[in-house]
Amino acid sequence: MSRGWETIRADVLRRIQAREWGPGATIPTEEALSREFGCARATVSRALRDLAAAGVLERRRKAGTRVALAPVRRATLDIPLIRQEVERRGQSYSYRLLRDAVEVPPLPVSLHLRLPPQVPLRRLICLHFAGDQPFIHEDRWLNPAVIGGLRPDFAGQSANAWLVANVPFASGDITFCAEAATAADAAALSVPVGTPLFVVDRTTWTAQAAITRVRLAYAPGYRMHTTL
Amino acid sequence: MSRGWETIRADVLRRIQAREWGPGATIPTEEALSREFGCARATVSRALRDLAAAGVLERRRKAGTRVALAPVRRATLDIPLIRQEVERRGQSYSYRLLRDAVEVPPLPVSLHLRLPPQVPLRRLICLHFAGDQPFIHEDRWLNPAVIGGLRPDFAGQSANAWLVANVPFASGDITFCAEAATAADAAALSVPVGTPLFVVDRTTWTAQAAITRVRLAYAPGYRMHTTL
DNA sequence: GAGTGGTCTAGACCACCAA
DNA sequence: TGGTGGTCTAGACCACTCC
Repeated sequence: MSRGWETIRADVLRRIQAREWGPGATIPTEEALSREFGCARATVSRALRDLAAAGVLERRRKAGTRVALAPVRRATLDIPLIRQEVERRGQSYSYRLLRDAVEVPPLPVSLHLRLPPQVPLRRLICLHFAGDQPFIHEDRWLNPAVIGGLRPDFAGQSANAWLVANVPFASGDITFCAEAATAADAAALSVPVGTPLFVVDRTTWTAQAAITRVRLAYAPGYRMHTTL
Repeated sequence: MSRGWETIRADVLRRIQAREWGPGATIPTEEALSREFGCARATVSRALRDLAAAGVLERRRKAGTRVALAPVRRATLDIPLIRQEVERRGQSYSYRLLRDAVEVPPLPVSLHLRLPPQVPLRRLICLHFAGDQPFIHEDRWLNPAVIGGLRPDFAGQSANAWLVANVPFASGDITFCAEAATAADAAALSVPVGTPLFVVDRTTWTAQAAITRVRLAYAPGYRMHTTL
């Protein structure tokens, strides 16, 4: 009846869903539950910690454990390398570098990277293919400081592949949105200007410095999927 | 020097990023690490479990713990109720039901819900407002079986709000994509037909039966954001 | 078969914070 | 300031799976 912390998690969740413990209600302490379930407190703690991580419970010392008022669903997104994403679909991956230059980025890019304006960055524009079809149009701003004296071959591998293998990042953010294809998107992806595209904007930093900001425009039909 | 499992996690991560343990390499066993760190094995286990959940490590009994070859980034998405999402922006939320009917859904909808074709479902179309601006155009197929004998007031509250409070779900999936505004989207959101819209498709099931499938078309400019 | 991670126990101390 | 969750320990048994 009490084999494993997952059983306890399931039972607590069942009581919450059965309104035995309503939204906002304080549930029994770990010690009380451990007595009820006939197990060690650590086992109850493990179960409740997991439910708290899932957003079902809110825990505070002294205040106790409460059923979350706002049931926020939490989904986890896997963000693989583009090569892996393509190959997982059974298609062959290839890559073409369209542009490699040093430019002063637009002000919003500098600000978001937390860099002073007018500081020139390396700009890499490239195209990822799934089979012979263009898959993603990538427009990247890269802080030359993170490359240092190295001379990565961005014609042979994507900047992202080189970065994950060589520059550990500490933090980052992502936004997802729908945008109309720009002229550059349209030319690269062979679609009419204005076509709705799924766009990902990703920015990453090391503990000290900005690394890169990249905009990925996916070819029409792309769907990002996950489970709840 | 060794206060807490988070310190151990940080140190292991540092060694991985420093290539002390390269991609694919097997790292020492929990027991060896616990001796090295001068702590209990459970403490090491906690740290390594966390890194495995983050996708940095891959763990298998007997085989040991390896540094992940494919560094998949894992991001967590919070999926709040629409009302909360609007109010968090400091805008007032309101809601209008546009259509409430019983119809036979298109075949793909039946299939995805794992229901037999031709089974009629309740169709609810509504509009969510942020302030006085249309925010989301919602098109929902709802399995009448989950409502049972209840008579929820879908004119006064959204179907999602009622479902979250009354029908615990067991599993679900979500897809995100960019779509051109349909005629219905365009009329509801006051945008031209063909405007790129961020679209979320969500389907949920109880342990036994399909609950609902919903398509949410966000007004232009919406950006879904998270941190890494 | 044997080595590894997964889990549980019984107890302990500590950090936090509402009362 | 006392109660609660957060963590750690030392040991144990088990489940899985590679060899």
